[in-house]
Amino acid sequence: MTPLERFDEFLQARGKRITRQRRLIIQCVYARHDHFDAEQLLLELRAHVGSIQASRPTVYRTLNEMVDAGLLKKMVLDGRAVYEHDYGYPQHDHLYCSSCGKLIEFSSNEVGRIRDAVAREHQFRATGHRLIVTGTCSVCMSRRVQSRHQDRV
Amino acid sequence: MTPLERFDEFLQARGKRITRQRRLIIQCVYARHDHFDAEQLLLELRAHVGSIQASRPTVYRTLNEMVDAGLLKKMVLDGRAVYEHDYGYPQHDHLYCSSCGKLIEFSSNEVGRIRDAVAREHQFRATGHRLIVTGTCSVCMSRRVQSRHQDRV
DNA sequence: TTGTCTGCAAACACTTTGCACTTTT
DNA sequence: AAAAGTGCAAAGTGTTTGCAGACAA
Repeated sequence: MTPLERFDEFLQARGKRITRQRRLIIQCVYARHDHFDAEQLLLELRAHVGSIQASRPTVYRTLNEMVDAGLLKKMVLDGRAVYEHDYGYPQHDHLYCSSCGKLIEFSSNEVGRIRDAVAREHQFRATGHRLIVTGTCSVCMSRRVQSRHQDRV
Repeated sequence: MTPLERFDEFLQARGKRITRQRRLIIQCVYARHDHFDAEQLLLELRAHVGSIQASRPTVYRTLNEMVDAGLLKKMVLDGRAVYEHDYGYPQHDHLYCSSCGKLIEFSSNEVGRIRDAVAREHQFRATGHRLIVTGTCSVCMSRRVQSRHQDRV
């Protein structure tokens, strides 16, 4: 089942309608495989040629629906929601560069093991987890070294 | 060094002043060892007998300072900032019950190992991490079973 | 006395919502 | 024709900020 098909099914199942706006949004979301926020998506929609557009509220509404439909995963970074593809995409976690905001994906099955072990220990029914390692990415590290160089000049 | 001493030092070092409000806030924060948000702290401050009070902006400002001073750790849950003691408190992660909002602490040195291994792999300089396992705590689980019981009646 | 701090009210960023109108079914 | 969706503007939330008066050093 493609993401679009899955979304259609999700909508149909709840008596929701397949509108031009929702189609445009899902198409735009799946045009690239990146992390993005509502504002970025809005900009990309506006860059799209074509007669249909989608307003900010519609974008927010549709993003929430896509999360509910299991198509997107949402995480909150620095006070704003960031989305990534979820459906059919393997479980993973993130390195977050607090200097440039870049998100680097990594997967470790150990994390899942720890999660389950800890949950069992606390009679806790785990439904998901989020591991974000913050720090500085290699690009920003070298940039920082360079500017330190320049400071001395 | 007690938290208070450390905060005093932090303030002095930056030419900041030790005001009644800051003293009141730090005292209130260290009265209990719990997770709390700005609004809860504000309520507790108001419950405090005494002539001095602190306004909402002052509470927010002071909480940020305490984070900078390394006394508090901040995390964001459901769109609001939640704080916990950090200074002199061992590294740990959390189980978060999405039903009642309870935070359960756990510590696993494996998480740190994974973090360092992944960081090395990506030439990433890790400064911290946050692992939150979401799900349902044991109390809410049994409550749920009970209400299912009642449904049948 | 000097400069920081406070409290107020207003601004803020992000997200959600009420409502009249449009569109899908 | 009925019901859901859209866009607009307005309202929400949690948090931050400009500024005049209060206070610590």
